[in-house]
Amino acid sequence: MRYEPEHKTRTRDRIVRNAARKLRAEGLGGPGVASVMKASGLTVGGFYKHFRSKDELLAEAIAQGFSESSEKIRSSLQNVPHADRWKEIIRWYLSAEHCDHPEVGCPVAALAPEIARAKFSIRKRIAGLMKEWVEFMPGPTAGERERNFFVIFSAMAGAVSIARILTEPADRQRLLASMRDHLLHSF
Amino acid sequence: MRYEPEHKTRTRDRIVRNAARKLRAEGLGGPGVASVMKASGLTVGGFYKHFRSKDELLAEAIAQGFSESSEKIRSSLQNVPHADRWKEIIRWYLSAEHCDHPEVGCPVAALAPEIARAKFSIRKRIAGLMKEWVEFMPGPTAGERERNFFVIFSAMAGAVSIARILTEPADRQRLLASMRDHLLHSF
DNA sequence: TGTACATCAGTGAACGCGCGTTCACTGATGTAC
DNA sequence: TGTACATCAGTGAACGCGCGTTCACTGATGTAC
Repeated sequence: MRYEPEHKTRTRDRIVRNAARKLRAEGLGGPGVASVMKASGLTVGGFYKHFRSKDELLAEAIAQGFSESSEKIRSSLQNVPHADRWKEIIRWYLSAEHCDHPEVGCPVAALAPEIARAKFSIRKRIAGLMKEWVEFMPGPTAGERERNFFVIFSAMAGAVSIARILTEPADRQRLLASMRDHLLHSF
Repeated sequence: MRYEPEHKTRTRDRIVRNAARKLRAEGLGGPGVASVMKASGLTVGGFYKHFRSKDELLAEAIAQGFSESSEKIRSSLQNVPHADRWKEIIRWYLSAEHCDHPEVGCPVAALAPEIARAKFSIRKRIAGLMKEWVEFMPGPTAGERERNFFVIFSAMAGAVSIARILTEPADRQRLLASMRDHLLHSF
């Protein structure tokens, strides 16, 4: 069979998106090549027509997870005045919805310690992607916004990571609500 | 060779402590049975004289990590008045020392998302161990202390997890310092 | 006191399985002549 | 217009390796008689 010119690109993209989902659900060591290919409607052998190694897929899939959740937030920010955007970000990040669906949520909340153990190039890339959010943070100066970004982003990611450990849904809700209240009243 | 009565207990304990260290350094899927046994001065085969499975070791090693870092904090709290203890905890948790040495630090900062994906019994156990820290938190009522615990503990764990991703030591320091200042001035 | 046997933490080779990677092959379409 | 060949995404079996687990064995000491 011969395919349209963009066929291969689309297939590759589909593999990366499926990997990004599985990664956030199962962790960096979770999904095998075969399982990602199967989820993409393909068989193992074809994998190396698209990627040089599993590592290459991993790096792209982590970044893909970032793009996806960035996109998701950005679209919900359309009608919110610039000065209030940080509040909307907090409400989305600390929602039960986000907490309950790691596979489509923020990769930092789902993978932070595993990314910290990854190789330098991946850490560097992710560190860069995170910083995109500085501009939405509250504060009059760039330095202030960076400090608030560090505080708000860390606090939110920690809250969601830990909420996901808790076995009692009520505890989970209380944790998320506590952090939401705290952050919304702190800046 | 015949050993003293406590020999086996001590050996088992040594294995668990080595596993606890390796786990925090390499992640839940990191260390193999052979590597933990080697670090303990033993060979693979003997492992099953002490544990029914690798899973059993994992569960104990995570809990062990908790005991160790609890012990470490508690000892540094000896001469601090009860009302100021939460501040001392924050200073320890957000220190460069803690950030730079995951292998002997808080298991939540090193493993949160992986624990969240672990089986129910482990999550339950860890959730229980975390709550031991509620009593040290600021606040006049139990409800208040629990809310502050959620906020402070999540914020600290998130900060350390994310700081460990950052490749620039200066960024790392600024993140930790920002969170330290924020928390110390918030309660 | 001496001999035969039991005990048990630890050894290290072997087994089985899953996983990343390789490879010869397929089959539909495009191209050369 | 027809035939031979090239292309290339995808297939699925096979390979090699690491890892969890099993197992027969070791060797020092305790116990029975």
